[in-house]
Amino acid sequence: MKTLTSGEIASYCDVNLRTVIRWIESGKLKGFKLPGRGNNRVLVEDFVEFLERHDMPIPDALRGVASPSILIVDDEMPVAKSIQRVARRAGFDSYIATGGFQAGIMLSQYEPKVMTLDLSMPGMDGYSVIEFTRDQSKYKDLKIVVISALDDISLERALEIGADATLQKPFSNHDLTSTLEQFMSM
Amino acid sequence: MKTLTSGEIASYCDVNLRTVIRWIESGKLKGFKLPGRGNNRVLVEDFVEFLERHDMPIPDALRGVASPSILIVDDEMPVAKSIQRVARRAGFDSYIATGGFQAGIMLSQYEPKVMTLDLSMPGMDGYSVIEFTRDQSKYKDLKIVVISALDDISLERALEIGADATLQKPFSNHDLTSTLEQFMSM
DNA sequence: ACCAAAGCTGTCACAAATGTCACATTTCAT
DNA sequence: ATGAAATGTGACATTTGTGACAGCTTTGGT
Repeated sequence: MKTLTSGEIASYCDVNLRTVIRWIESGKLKGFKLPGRGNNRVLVEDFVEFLERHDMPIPDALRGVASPSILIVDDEMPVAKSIQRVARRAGFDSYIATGGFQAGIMLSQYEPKVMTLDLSMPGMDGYSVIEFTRDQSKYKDLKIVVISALDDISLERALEIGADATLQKPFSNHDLTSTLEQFMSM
Repeated sequence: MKTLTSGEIASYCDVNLRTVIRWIESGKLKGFKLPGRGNNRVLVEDFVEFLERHDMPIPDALRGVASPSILIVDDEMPVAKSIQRVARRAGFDSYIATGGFQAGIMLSQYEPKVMTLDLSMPGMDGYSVIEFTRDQSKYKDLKIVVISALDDISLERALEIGADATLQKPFSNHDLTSTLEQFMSM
């Protein structure tokens, strides 16, 4: 629920404050007014949408959270730790969830940029996790990297229902690193 | 009768605390003062009404507080539905999660007041769900109602690690209703 | 090409709202 | 109880909204 003032938007767009106010007044840019004298506030997401709609450049500061992170979902802690090591070496912050419930809460709480997912966790259906996540527009930008010991067919299916990449166990550190780097820089 | 402090409102509105106090002083936002030095408190419903009156966005977290809901966690949809029926008849909104991952996301997203939890879901350890939730101060006010076909010892253990009530399957609608009413009114 | 109207943006000054800071006091969690 | 975190307050610094006006580009007609 971060918001921007008209002045901040003015400096982002390198435009006069007066102009920003006119954009808001005319409905081109969605915003709302504070009770006082009607000072304007604009939700960051509305502003980003506005920029995209007009093919305007989007400042890095607004792109995502300060330090985009990775959520590692794997029931085997040693495996999770090893993934985390690779991630850290590539310069990324990460969190580990060893169960579905934890994963859900952490996903919602930390809003990571990438989630690595073990398909074959006991009692937890990785496919339904992918499907459920893809159904929620809130996570449309989340990249899902499936890491699994299952066969190619299973990995193929994961891709079909919404995963963004797959890695077969055992994975090479190099492959994991390049996959993470690719998605984290998007 | 949940209330908010001036600081909480300030962060919700992304505005300075000083400003919130001025809103309250000027009567734009209805509130009351504590006996001590006059620290301000605002009823959630008054705040929501204030936000609506000024066409300001309403944070998701407050919707849950404004109209408290129940999260039903059970992998068997028929059972979940029957719990939902009882809840609705008692006048409560509810959501159903059939897996741990969904449960985590929904808990974080809807911030329900009560969560009913099936202990014996395949592959999902109900105990660890309770423990993990209790570890997070964010959910300290969440009431956990364990509903399970397991024996008394298991239910006892659930209480020990943080559940607020237990119901043995099959449960009577009357017991469930009174349990829900008790927690939802707190 | 030329001109004028229309539309958008920038400038200015002032009043009003909001933010900042330091510090005493109160709440809150343990 | 006790220390940490949040809150209220006053004075003061900044930012913001507004209206009027000017400059610039686009548009359309001749």
